[in-house]
Amino acid sequence: MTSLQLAEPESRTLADRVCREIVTAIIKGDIPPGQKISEPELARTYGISRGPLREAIRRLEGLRLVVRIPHVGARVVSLSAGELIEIYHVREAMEGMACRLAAQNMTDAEINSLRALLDEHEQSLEQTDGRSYFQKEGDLDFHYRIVQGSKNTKLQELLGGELYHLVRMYRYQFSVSSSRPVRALGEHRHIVEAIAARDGELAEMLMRRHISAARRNIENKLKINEE
Amino acid sequence: MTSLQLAEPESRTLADRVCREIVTAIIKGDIPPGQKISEPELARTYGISRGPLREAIRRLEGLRLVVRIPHVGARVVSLSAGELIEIYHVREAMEGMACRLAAQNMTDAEINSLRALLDEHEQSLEQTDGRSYFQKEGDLDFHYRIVQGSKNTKLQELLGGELYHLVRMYRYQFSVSSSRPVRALGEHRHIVEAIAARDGELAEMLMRRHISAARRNIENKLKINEE
DNA sequence: CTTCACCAGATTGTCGACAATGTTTGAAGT
DNA sequence: ACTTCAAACATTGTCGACAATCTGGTGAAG
Repeated sequence: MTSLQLAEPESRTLADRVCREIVTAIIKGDIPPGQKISEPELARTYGISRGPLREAIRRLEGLRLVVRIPHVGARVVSLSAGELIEIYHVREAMEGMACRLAAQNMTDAEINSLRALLDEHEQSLEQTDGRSYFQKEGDLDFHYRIVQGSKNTKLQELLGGELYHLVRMYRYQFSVSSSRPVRALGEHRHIVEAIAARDGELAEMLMRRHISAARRNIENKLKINEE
Repeated sequence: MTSLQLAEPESRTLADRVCREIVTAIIKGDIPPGQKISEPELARTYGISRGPLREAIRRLEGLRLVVRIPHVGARVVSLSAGELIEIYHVREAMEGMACRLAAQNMTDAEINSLRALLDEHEQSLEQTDGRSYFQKEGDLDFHYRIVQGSKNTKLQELLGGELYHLVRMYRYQFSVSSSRPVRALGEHRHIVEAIAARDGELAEMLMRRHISAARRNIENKLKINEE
C-alpha cells in the first residue's frame, strides 16, 4: 500500500492527480458504468478547472475506461459479457507469453518471493474459508508479479496499464471472485515451479490453461445467469 | 484507402485532427525520435491553440508515441533495439491468439479476400523483385486483416491502436523491410490455408513461428550492426 | 394524434492570459 | 579557470470567458 503511494509521488499536475482519482472511482463503481461524464460537474467535484479535467478524460480514453463522442461527451465504459470474454482471450495470450519470459528472466529472489506470496494466500484461504483477500486482489497480485518478472516493458504497460483496470472494475462491480480458489492456488503453485525449473514452454502452457479455465468458468456463470 | 478515410470522418474536433496528423508525422519520421515537443511551436505549426494541442499530446501519451515528464515536456519515443524485440514478443502472443480466433470467426468471404490479397503481393513481388509495396505496408496489411478477422475488439484496439504504430515507425525510420519476402509470402499462404481449414490450433502455431522468425531475423541484423 | 421544425438551455470545444515551474545565462566569489 | 548562486527567460500548467454544437421541449402543420 505505502509503497504504491510512494511509487506514484503525489502527481505533480492536477490532470494526473485527478486522472488517478477518477480511475479508482470508476474501478470501485463510485462512477457507475455507462454513466455520462459531465465536465462542469466533475470539475466542481474535484475542485479544478475544465482544462486539466479534459486532459484527464483524454488519458482515460486511452486507458479505455471511458468512451468519448465528439461534441456529445464521454461515458464510462459498460463492460458487456462478450467483452469480458474477449479480455480473457487477450490475457491468455499475453500472460502466457509473460510466463514464458518470466521463466527466462526472473531472479531466484523473485521466485522465492512469489512462493512466499502463495504461502500467504494458502493461509488466508484456510483462515477465511476462501472468501477474502485472495479472491479479491490476491489473484491479480500473483499475475501482476509474473508480468513484472517477464522484464518486458511492453507487456507490463499493456497488461498493467489497461487490461487489469478493466478486470478489477469487473470484479468490483459483480463482486465476483474465483469460485474455485483452492484449485486456482494449486495451479498457481504449478506455474511457479515451472518457472523455477526455467521451463518456459511448460510455464506458458500452464498459465494459458489457468486463464482459459477461468474464462470457461465465467462463460458458464454467464449462461446460468441468462436463464 | 477511401474506406479508411470514410471510417474516420474528418475528425470533428481540432484535438483529434491534430493528434492524427502528429501520429503520421512521428511515424514517418518528420518529427524524429527523441525530439522534444514544444507546445508553442507545434501549436503555431498546426495553427491551433495550446489547449487542443495539449489534449492531443495526452492522447499520444496513451498511444505510447511520446513520453511526458510533468513540468518539463514531452519527447517522441526513441525505440531501442531491446524494445523492438519486446514488441515482437507481444506480437507473437497476441497475433497468435488473433489467428486462432480468426480460424473460428472469419467468414468465407473474408478468407477469400485474404487469398486475393496474397495474390496481389505475389504479383507485386515478381514485378518489383521484392523491393516495393509488399515489404513496406503490405505485410502489416495482411496481419491487420487477420486481427480484424478475430472479431475480438480488445485485440483490435491493442494491436491496431498501439503496437502497429510503433512497428510502422520503426520500419519507416530504418527503411527496414523483411529481408525474406518470398519465404514470408509462403508462410502467409500456409496461415491462410490453416484458417480456411478452421484449424485454430495450427493457425496459431504457424503465426507464432512466422513472427518469431521475423524477430530472430531482426536480432541477427542488430548483432551484425553492432560489430 | 403524430411528425416536423424551431428555439432555448446546457454542454462541449477553443482561445488567450496569467501563474508556477524548469532552464539557462552570466556575474561574483573562491 | 572553475564553481555557485541568482536573476532573467522560456516553457509548462491552470484558469475563466467566448464560440460552436448538441439536446429537449414547445408549438404548429398535416
